[in-house]
Amino acid sequence: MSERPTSSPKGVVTRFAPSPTGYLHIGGARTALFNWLYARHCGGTFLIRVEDTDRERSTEAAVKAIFDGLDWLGLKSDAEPVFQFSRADRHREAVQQLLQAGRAYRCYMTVEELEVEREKARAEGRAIRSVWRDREPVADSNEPYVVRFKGPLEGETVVDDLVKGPVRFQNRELDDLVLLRSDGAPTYNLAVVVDDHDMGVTHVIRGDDHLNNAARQTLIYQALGFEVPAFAHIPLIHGPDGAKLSKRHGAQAVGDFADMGYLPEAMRNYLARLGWGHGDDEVFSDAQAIEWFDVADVVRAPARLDWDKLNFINGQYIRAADDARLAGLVLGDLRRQDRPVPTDAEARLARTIPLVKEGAKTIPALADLTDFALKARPVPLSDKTVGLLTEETRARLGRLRQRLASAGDWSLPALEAQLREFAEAEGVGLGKFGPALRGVLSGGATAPDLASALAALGQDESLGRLDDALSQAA
RNA sequence: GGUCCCUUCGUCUAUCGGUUAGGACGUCAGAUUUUCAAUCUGAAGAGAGGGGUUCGACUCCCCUAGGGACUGCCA
Repeated sequence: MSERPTSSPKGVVTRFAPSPTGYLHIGGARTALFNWLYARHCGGTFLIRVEDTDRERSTEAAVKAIFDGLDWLGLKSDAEPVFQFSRADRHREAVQQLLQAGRAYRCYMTVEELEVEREKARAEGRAIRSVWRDREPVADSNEPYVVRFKGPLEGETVVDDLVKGPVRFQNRELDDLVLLRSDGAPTYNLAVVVDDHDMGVTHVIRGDDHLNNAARQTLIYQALGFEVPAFAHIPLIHGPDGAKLSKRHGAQAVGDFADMGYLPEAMRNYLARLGWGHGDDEVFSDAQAIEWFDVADVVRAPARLDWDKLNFINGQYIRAADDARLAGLVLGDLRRQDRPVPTDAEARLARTIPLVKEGAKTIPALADLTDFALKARPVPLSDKTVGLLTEETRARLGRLRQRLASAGDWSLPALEAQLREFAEAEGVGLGKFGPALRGVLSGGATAPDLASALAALGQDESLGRLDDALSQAA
């Protein structure tokens, strides 16, 4: 019997709450994934809320980028996404409630006064306090003010975090958060609390950077008479060098990973393993991840992005992927790179991909492996190949061409047999004509083993390429 | 400065007081070989440091060091 308390309660509601100020960052994607996995694991609900209360920085483009990223990753919300800004009236209503209960106050400090107090508080190593906290509000002043939360000065607040364990904060260290800006707009710290409550969120799974906020938010929940949800603060993802992930690490937006040829299911698997593990399991299905995942098992320390491992995982998923789907992805990649695409590319890819996909870790790499098969005749020969085409070898390839021309069975095993028998008949090893044949068939591009290359090209194309090469002046 | 978090092979992780500290990626060596891969076999490689608690600590506690987050009328 397990000692560990199970944390898979029924009726779980999680949410991913990005602020639309940029693309969907890989760390955010993992946060979304963990929320999604946990909801699925518990048979609960996964929601999305766009935190767009900052009108200055929120953009339509970012909203789209985030939804595109989530769609690509396959993380669908179980309900219509909520846009936080649209709920501003409800947020203001909550502030009124707090004001009436004496749990919030109007602060008339100017930006300059605040700056002075901030300096002073920092120098004294204490939390910032507004002089208006205990003053009577100015009755009919036209001076601008913000509404601040009136937090307790004594006692402690414990955030019982599912990942970090109980984290204690002295209330006197917690400053009085601004709830309403001077223009009447609600702030994030107020809006999250109200929205998470109204949306019935039971588990707040978010980045580490919010752990400090969790204490202040807990106080707001209590002041509003709301039940405090369970918190799980997961560590951030760092770059390979341990520093915060940034542009110089190659990629940080999920769209970048899509463009670089990673498969969404591979990305889910890799991201799940970053900061979470289930014994020795490395490559697993979504169903298994859902069955095994528990936020309580998330690792406490930040993880670094490891391209080698991502590539390995992606390679595993590429070999498991449907060939037609891969063909489509390769085609898309070739077009994106403006590489020539023959009209019958689909047919060629269909023959080639199953023979070469085990060697590819990304879609562009797969495109490189299929490149030889997409070349147009006459395929230009490399200097190296021309050098290999001695009188003797040309004659030998001519005899091979004869043999292949009469082959009725162009299947891989048949071709393997043909090559073997031909070498025997010639009384030489493959090394005597293999490299030249390879050069003729591939035009210098990387290609799989010779039998596979022939199979991928098909009989007509193979014979054609041989003819092209043999008819060239020596 | 203050508050809070973190610390097992290069990297991701397993271990929930008793293990030769396991696995994966990567690395190295060998095998295979008609190119590049892939594949197979093997090897090297870790508990930040110091104190406790305990018969026994990677595991619990404390200190130090090193990372990180927050300290906004951003989220």
